[in-house]
Amino acid sequence: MTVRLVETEAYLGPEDPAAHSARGRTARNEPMWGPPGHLYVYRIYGIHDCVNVVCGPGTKPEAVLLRAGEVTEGEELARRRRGPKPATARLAAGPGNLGRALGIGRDLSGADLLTGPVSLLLGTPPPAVASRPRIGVGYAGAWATRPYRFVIPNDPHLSRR
DNA sequence: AGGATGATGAAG
DNA sequence: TTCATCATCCTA
Repeated sequence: MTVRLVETEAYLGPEDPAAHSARGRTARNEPMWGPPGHLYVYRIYGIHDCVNVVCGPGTKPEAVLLRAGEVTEGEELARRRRGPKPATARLAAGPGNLGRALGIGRDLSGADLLTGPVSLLLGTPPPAVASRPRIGVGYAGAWATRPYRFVIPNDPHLSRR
């Protein structure tokens, strides 16, 4: 199953109050302190599993949250996991939905993107990328309005319509 | 506008 | 051991 990403958010590390790594190193966020190119998956609101890619440089605990995408392959499988209700374009619209559609749960937190069951592919660059404030981080003070959310403008697969 | 639903981290 | 807090989604 493949998703083409259309929306991501950057979480910059301990100095970023919205990043999980800002509250110190714990068993949950342990993968953030590891090498780049690994998954960090956590559960939010008791329901949704959110998928992050751990980034560099080095072992600085930064990560990128995968927020939305278009299912480009394996729609049958995605729909089996998401159920019959959502419109096709909404199968992976939103972090919880994307994790669910891809079948990525916390069991894959820490998995290596090079050798594990999940891979990150590089495609042709999008025609345009815009940046906006991140979603759901209003508590983060001045950092809440920084434009660390990256979207392909007007893409129908974004997390909100 | 609000409820679902449970792990996490900090406090007692 | 309890408690507040969530990087959300859906129905209404």
